[in-house]
Parts: sequence; structure tokens; C-alpha cells
Amino acid sequence: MAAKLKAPESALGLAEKNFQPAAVEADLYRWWEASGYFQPSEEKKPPFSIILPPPNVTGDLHVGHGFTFTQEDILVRWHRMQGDPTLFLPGSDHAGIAAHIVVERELAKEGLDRFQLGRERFLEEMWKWMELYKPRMYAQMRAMGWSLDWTRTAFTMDPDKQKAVRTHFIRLFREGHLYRADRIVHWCVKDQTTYSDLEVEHVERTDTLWTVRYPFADGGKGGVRIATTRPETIVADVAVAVHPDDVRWKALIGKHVIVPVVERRVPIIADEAVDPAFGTGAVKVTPGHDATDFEIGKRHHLPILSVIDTRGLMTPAAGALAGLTREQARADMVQRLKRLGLLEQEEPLTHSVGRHDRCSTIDEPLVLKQWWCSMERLAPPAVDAVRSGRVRIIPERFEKTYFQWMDNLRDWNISRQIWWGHQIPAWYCRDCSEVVVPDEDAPDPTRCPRCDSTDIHQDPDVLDTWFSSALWPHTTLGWPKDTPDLRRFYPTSVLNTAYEILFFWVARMIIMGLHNMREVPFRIVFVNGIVRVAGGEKMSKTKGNVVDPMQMVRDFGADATRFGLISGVAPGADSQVSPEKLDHARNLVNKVWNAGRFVLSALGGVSGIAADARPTGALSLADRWILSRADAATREAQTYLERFETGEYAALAERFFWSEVADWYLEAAKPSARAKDPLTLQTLAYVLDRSLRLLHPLMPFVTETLAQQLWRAAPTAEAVPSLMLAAWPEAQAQDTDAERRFGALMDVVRAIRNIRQEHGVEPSATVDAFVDGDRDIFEPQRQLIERLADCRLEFEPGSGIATVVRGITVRVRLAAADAGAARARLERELAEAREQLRRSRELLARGAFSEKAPPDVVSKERARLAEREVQVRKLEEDLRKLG
RNA sequence: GGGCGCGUAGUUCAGCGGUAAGAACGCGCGGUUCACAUCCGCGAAGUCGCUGGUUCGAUUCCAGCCGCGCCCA
Repeated sequence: MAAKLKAPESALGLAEKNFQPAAVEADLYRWWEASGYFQPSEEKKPPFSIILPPPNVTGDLHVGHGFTFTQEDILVRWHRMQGDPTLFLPGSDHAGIAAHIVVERELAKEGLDRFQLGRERFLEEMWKWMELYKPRMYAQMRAMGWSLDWTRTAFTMDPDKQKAVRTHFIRLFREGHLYRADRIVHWCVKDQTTYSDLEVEHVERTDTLWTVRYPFADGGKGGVRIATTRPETIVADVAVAVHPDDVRWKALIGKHVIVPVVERRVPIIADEAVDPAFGTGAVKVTPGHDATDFEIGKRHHLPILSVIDTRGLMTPAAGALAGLTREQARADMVQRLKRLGLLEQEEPLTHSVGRHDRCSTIDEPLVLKQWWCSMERLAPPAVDAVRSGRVRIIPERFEKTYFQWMDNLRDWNISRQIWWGHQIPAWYCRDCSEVVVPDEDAPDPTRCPRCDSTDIHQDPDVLDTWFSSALWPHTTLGWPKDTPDLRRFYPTSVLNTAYEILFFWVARMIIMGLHNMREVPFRIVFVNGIVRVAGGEKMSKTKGNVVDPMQMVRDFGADATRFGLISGVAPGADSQVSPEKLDHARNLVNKVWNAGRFVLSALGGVSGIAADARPTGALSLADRWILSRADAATREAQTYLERFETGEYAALAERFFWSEVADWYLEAAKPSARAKDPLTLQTLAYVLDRSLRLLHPLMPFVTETLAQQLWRAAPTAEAVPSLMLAAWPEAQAQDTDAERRFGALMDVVRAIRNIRQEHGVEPSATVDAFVDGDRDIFEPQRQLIERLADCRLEFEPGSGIATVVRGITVRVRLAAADAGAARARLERELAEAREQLRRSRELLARGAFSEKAPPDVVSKERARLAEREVQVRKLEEDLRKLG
């Protein structure tokens, strides 16, 4: 830890009526960071660690990051306060194609493309981008107040991470998990690269479905009618296929037809993959340009013809169509078929078409030589890890999603024909075609180990970004080296991320973590929903509805931004951000500030108080009550956080602080606070201290600002320099007697206020109020009630407008007593009370209820019945008195 | 086609086998006392999507249907 630094002198004076986030945030964060508070302590307790899901260095931080990372920071700060050695490790991802596209777009503005620049200069441009945006993103993370350990910052293209990826590739290759093969892949003609199954996005669109007749080879009449949306690929057809059980075609299986235009003689084959309901039930088979057909071709040992190249142009193998674009070739082919009289039908068809998820270019399936990662032996342990509970997924329903994908895993295409990323550590000999993958620690090969040729070159392709991201939880901690961090923090505690990347990332981390470390990468996967804009729309740059978290910080402050993002969110559920929500969050932060100001001013000039000393002795009812409520809040906060219910935790913290501490306790405590009553001051300090601790993970800045002031006025025995390091509170047993008494008081006060308002009593007027409840409760609290309800309290029966709460009659005498209004009110209440009484009686009268319902439910209902009987009796009595 | 989720106040959402369904915003009324008008007080507002089933009891569990969204093929 760095030399002890003093907390920054707050730039925000207590005279300031509104909390000014900008005045304190940067100073506090700098102090926390420079003091080493974000680094894990050396406590000998089991550590708590979260590796930040590294955001793509493609631009600025997104509000989705804002939500996820805030949630993580809440867990992290909570654990740190519990004394756990806590690591929250920051980083960023080089983002392969995504970043590639961004930089290529920048180049295009200057009329350049990467091929003009060449690999080396293009990579320089990529690095320039990274060096510009990485620090920018890190600054944004700091602005959000996330307690990240910046001394351990990691980037997927750091030299040691590159080394790790290389080692990983080489080991997988040696163990036979990697292979190079000609297979059908998804090709993007725009980005000039392949992509994996996961990166295909299926979108509905309407195309034309052409029905084409393929004449019989033996000259027989008619022919086979097939339906296709891609007539330009007819020139690559090598068969016609039907479903084996399709009675319409059964007799024709084994016969041959002539592929139109190219006049190729091909067989009619039977394959289960054919959908008899599609078109005529017979389909053309084009293994070179369709994934399903590629599989059919393999099963039937059909040749592969490739007629489209990587630019999307027809190859010489396409014969007459050579050189045309796909669209031109399609039109040309349709004309030819028409002329030949083989085009039988043309109709619109709505179907789903694959597109590249990065740029929405329509997928072009091609057969190309690529590196593949076999999932055969790697996947089963990862399935087992979740099935056995060694990795828990929260909410649980996402386990199903995980299994469904894992059970249908196909081999993973890991080659990408781009330049930015981890270049594949494989070399090819031009003389003998040897594939050279060097040893782990060997330098790059310069000659072929088989034929000694020096004409060898490295694979120009890079690895899929997720191939490196899959290693993140262990490479960030030092793998492949055996480091103290790796030993201490792996497996990490929680991985928290959006459900969108459950497959892309989470599953692959489990797979590769288990492979490289023989242990799961994290104990718990906490799955988030997506943050949407108000109205439920997904944010997207193209729609221009992206909410910038930094703008939110500027407008509302980091504390309010954090709270606004977290509140009202259930685990795994999508959420919405709106200006209203942020307004409210800012108001809450301001409330905390002002309540803090009040307590601090009350403590002014008083010595001998320790904010962390629980008050004891002859406490007032209000003091006892708020202490009990603080314990209740503490207990609930713990429960919610343990269940990852951060939204509930936020709601609870707000409810406790605003509705209980501020609205009732501070109001109740005002006179004795002014009178400098030592017990009340002690309670005020203690309750503020407790509140700040409970609120700190949600809103670190305002709470730290106040804690610094509070601890100066009322130094704690704990004597930690920062609220970040203060102990998380522990709950004591609740004071049920105080809660019952104060609860009754609250009800009475509300009842009097209600009558005042409903009957238009002058706000400044003091009314006479009568209470017939337990004098033992109300008499000692007389002054409090009188002040809060603006009344003179009597305990002798009087006349006036009455109401009954909790079996207590409350009556307010009005200056211009209106007997009609009084009666109306009583009658309304009586009708309702009678209805409730009737329902209660009916329920208890039903034998089945008392026999079968649990005894505690029955006795609770009995008590309720008794209470209602009192209520009705009192209301009737009052009504009778009115005459 | 397979899977998952959602439908609760005008809005955004909690909740839940226990009979009196919550919050916030918004809305209406009232309020200038030394923490806060980014505030305080009071109030109105819901057939818990529809239909059936299980149960002593269903908004909650189950099934079907309707509507919406997402994922996978």
C-alpha cells in the first residue's frame, strides 16, 4: 500500500444546500486509488474476486457496461467492507472484427483501405486507435466510481497475453483439439473474413422462390421440379435430393437428371435433411455453397464445386456466368432458364436469411481451409461443471439455455481473415506443404523442419477474438506462469455479464478454464438483462438512441447514475433507463446529503461522541425505534446482496433512509437534537454512520464525503481512513416493543393529519385530538405526537371527527364541527370494516380452513378477526354518540 | 420447428400459496418554521392478460388460449 495519504479536503462546504457531485468525485477517486484501497488486502480470509468483463476498445463506454460494472462494484465494495481481500480487476478487449471495422471506417473517410496500407501500417493505425480509446475508457470507468485495481489492468493484446494465447493454441494443437480443414464456413464479402456459427444473425426477409425443372438424363418425359432461392448456384449443383420417406419421389431415387444450363448429369439421392414440405419436396444439392448441402455431400461422397469467390464474384468454374456478381448471375440464370423453358414458377417467399452480426451483410457460405477447434473432448467437462454445481448460474433458468447450446455444440471455426488480433502461430512450407506449429517456448520457425526449406510463412489469419477472451479469468492473473495472483484468486468468485454473451464468452471461459487450469474459472455466473431506453427499445448506434453514461454522470453525478441504473432491476431481467429515474436517484442522493448536513450541524461543537458506538441507556422511544429499524435494514440488505438482488437492496436502502430515517426519525429527534441531548446526538451520529455504511456500495461519493465529516465530528473507535474500508454493519435483534409502540404513534399521527387535510383544517391551526388507545404508549409521547400532527392531545373522550386505526379511536375536534361530514366518514369506515369482518368470519367459519391451514395462519386470522371486531364496535359506538 | 421469458395502478417495475397487492414517477389537493421545493403532508387510482384445473385458500402453482419479446435451428 502506498504511503498514507490524507483524505482530500472536501471542496463542498456543509453550507451547500444541494450536493455537488462534480466538486468531490474526482478528488475522492484519486485519493482512493492513490492510497491503494482498490487493491486486495493481505487478510488471511478467502478472497473475493471479480474480473471485469473487458469492454471492447471500439469507442466509449456503453450504458450496458455502466449497469453491469456498477452491479459488480456493489458486490465488490460490499465484500471489501466485510473484510474480504477483494480484487476487482479491470481490462479491455482488442475486439477483433468490431475494432477492425471501426478503424477501416475511419480509413475509408480518407479514401483508404487496409490493403492499400498493408498489414504493418494498418496495425499501426489499430494501435493508435487503441492507445487513444483505452485511456479514455479507463477514465470513464474511474468517473463511475468503480473500485478497480488499476495496478493489475489487463488488455487482451498485451505482450504477456499474446504469449498466453500462443501457448494455449500450441497446447491445444499438440493435444489434438485443433485441426486445419476445408469446410464450409460463413463468409462476409464485405469484411473479407469468415465468422463462426454464433455470429450469424437470422433475419426474416422476402425473396423469390423459383421452381426449376431438371430433365431426366434418360430422356424421359418431364423431369424433377426443384425449388430454390439461389438459381445462380445451379452451376455448382452435384445432385438432387429428396426425403427418403417422401412417396412422391421414392420411385425416382437412384435415377439421374440433367442440371440445366451446365448440362451436368447428377443423381437423385435420398437424405433425411430434406424438408418434404419445402417447395416441391425435391431440392438441388450444392455442397460448395450451402451448409446443409455440404453435409449431404459428405454423406453421399459428392464432389464440391465452388463457383463464387471471396469477393462475391462468379469464378471461371461458373462457365458462362464467370465474372458476374451474384446478383447479376442470378438474373442471368433466370433468363437462361426461361429461354430453355425450364423455369416453371416464380413466387415470393419469406424466409430467414443469415447475416453477419457485425455488419448485416448476407452470409455467403464458402468452402475454405480454416483452423477448427474440436469440441468433442473439451465440452463435456464444461457441461459437467454446471450440472454438478461447481459453477452456479443465477438466475437458474439460464442453465437451461447453457445446456441447450452445449448439447448441440459444433466445432468452432477460429480463423479470421483480418489482421488485428492474435496471429495464428502456424507456419506453412511452400516446398513440402508441411504445417509447422512450433514448441511453446521456441522462437518463430525460419525453416521447414521436414524439408529444410526457408520458404515458409506464417498463417496470415488471426484467431477469433473469443478464442483469447475465453482465457481471460486465468491470463489476467498470470497464466501460463504460476503466479501468486493465480494461486490466490483463481477460481474467481463471480462472473457477471449480460445474457447476450452466455455462449460467446461464458461457456467458452468454462471450457478453456477447465482445460488450462483443471478448475472452473468462477464459482458463480450472475446473468444480467439488457439495459433498454425508456419504451423498451434496444439501444443501437444505428437507431441513434444510445444513452451515454458519461452524459448521465455529468448531468446527475456518478452516485445518481449508479443508483438510477441499479434500482428497479430484477436479476436476469431487462431494464429501462429514463431521465425520470435519474432525477429520482439524484433527489435521493441529495436527500442523503441534506440529512447528513442536519446531523452534522446538530453535532457541531459537541465532543465525546463516537459515530460507531451504539447508544445505550435511557433511550427515547424514537431512538429505540430507529435503532431497531436500522437493524432490520441491515439484515435485509445482507439477505438481498447474498442473493444478488441488487435492485431490491437499492430499494430497501432508499426506503430505510428516506421513509424512516429522514421522514420520521430526524423529525422526531429535532427538539432534543437542538437541546443537545447527548443520547439523541449519539443516536443521530450512529444512525448516520450506519446509513452511510449501508448506502456506500450504491453511492460511494456522497457517503464518503459525509463520512469524512462525520468521523471528524465524532471519531470512531474503528478509525479507518475511508468509508470504503469501514466494517459492514451487523444486525442486532430487533426491538419489537419499540417498533410496536412507535408504529402505533405513526398511525395516530397519520390519522390526525388525514382528518385535518380531509376536512380542510387551516395548515397553521392547532387542533384538539383525542386518542383512546393505550395511555402507556401515548402519554409519554404526547409532545412528539402534538408536534408531528400539530394538535393538542387529550385522553378523555371528546367529540369530533373520528377514525379507528389498529383498534385505536382517534378523534379530532374541528372548529366548525360538521356532524354530517363526521357521520359520513364514520359510515364509510364502518361499511368497510364490516365487510372485512364478514370476510374474516366466513373464512374462520369454514371448517376446512381451520382444519387444513397451518396453525399459525389460523391464529393470525383469529387475531385479525378480534381486531376487526373492536374496530367495528368502536365505529358503531361513535356513530351512536353522534346521535 | 425447438427453447426461454414477459403480461400487476396512467407509466416503469417489485412481489407472492395465506384471504387487507406494494414502490417510484405521474396525477389531484394543501404547504415559505432554522437539513432538503432536487422538499414536506394528505389523497385518488389495480377484474394482478383470458379460460379451466389443483388447493381449505390462487395474482402466485399446473394446463390451454391470446398478446408481446428474446435465443437457437
